[in-house]
Amino acid sequence: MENTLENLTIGAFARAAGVGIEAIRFYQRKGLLPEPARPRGGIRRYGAADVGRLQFVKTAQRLGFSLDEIGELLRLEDGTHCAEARALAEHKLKDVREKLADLARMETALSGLVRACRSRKANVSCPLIASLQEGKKPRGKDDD
Amino acid sequence: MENTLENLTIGAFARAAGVGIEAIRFYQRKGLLPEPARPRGGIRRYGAADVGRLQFVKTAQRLGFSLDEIGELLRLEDGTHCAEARALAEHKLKDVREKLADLARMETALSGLVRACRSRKANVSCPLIASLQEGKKPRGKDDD
DNA sequence: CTTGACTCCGTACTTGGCTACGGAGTTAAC
DNA sequence: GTTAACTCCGTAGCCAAGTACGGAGTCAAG
Ligand SMILES: [Zn+2]
Ligand SMILES: [Zn+2]
Ligand SMILES: [Zn+2]
Ligand SMILES: [Zn+2]
Repeated sequence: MENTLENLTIGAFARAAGVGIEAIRFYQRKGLLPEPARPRGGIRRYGAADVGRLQFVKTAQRLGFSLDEIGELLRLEDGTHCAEARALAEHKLKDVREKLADLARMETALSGLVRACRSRKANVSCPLIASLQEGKKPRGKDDD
Repeated sequence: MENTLENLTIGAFARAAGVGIEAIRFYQRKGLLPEPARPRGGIRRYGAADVGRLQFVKTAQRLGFSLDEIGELLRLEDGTHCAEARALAEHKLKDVREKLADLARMETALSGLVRACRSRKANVSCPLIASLQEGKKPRGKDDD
């Protein structure tokens, strides 16, 4: 049987989407992808609609949504729930900005340590290690 | 027996450092904290040196180092291995900057989607959902 | 000398997102 | 009509950084 875009086996489907077969089965168990009916005892086939849905999942994942959150997004797939979708995205955006701020603080602290270490002149002890020993606290917690 | 700063039980030690008792035992198993000898069959005691070492661990953790990496840092604790310590920190700094760039891309994409969604005028369908359905790809991989 | 808080220790469980395994059954090609 | 590749399915394992549990031992106070 040929593998047209409307008649994919799970392997071809996985390759088409750039994920592993096991990942697809995992998404099915999670309810993110439908489990297509199996014609006469045998093997499931996938079509362009499935590819689209999987792309939805992967794109949302790249934006930082968890699989559970993607499940929520998928329930809004008909596009008639603008407010709910936006609320999810705004919440996620807030999370992303918090992580961004945390990482920016780490970047500042780390680059400071590296600079200090690099410019150590006659110092006996590595200033990087020394400052870890002093145990100073960067700020920032997730209140989520 | 009183709990002075040189005679802490594990519970007082944990509270002093703001971590859980189980976390301390976990760090001991990982080799990040020494397991103090137990006087006459009984209970371990911790002192200021242990508090310092635990602060080292926690500070490094806030900077993004994993527990394994912190183990490496601790082996350089005498401060005489500047180059090694700096290499670790520079590598971590690179990781942090990569994550930062990833998150910045997510921030851009997400805030764009939210803005589009918010400014939807007579559109039938939510542009946020619609653009997930189209499945566009943000860039960025960890080559580490 | 009993009570109650604390400690010790090994083991198992958690979360998230998969990946691996193994023994079926099915399909396609030759 | 055999063979090779593929699929199905449940279950188990992986990673990090802990958390939870439970029975036994220890300690200090009353
Ligand atoms: Zn959140
Ligand atoms: Zn140094
Ligand atoms: Zn790295
Ligand atoms: Zn919308």
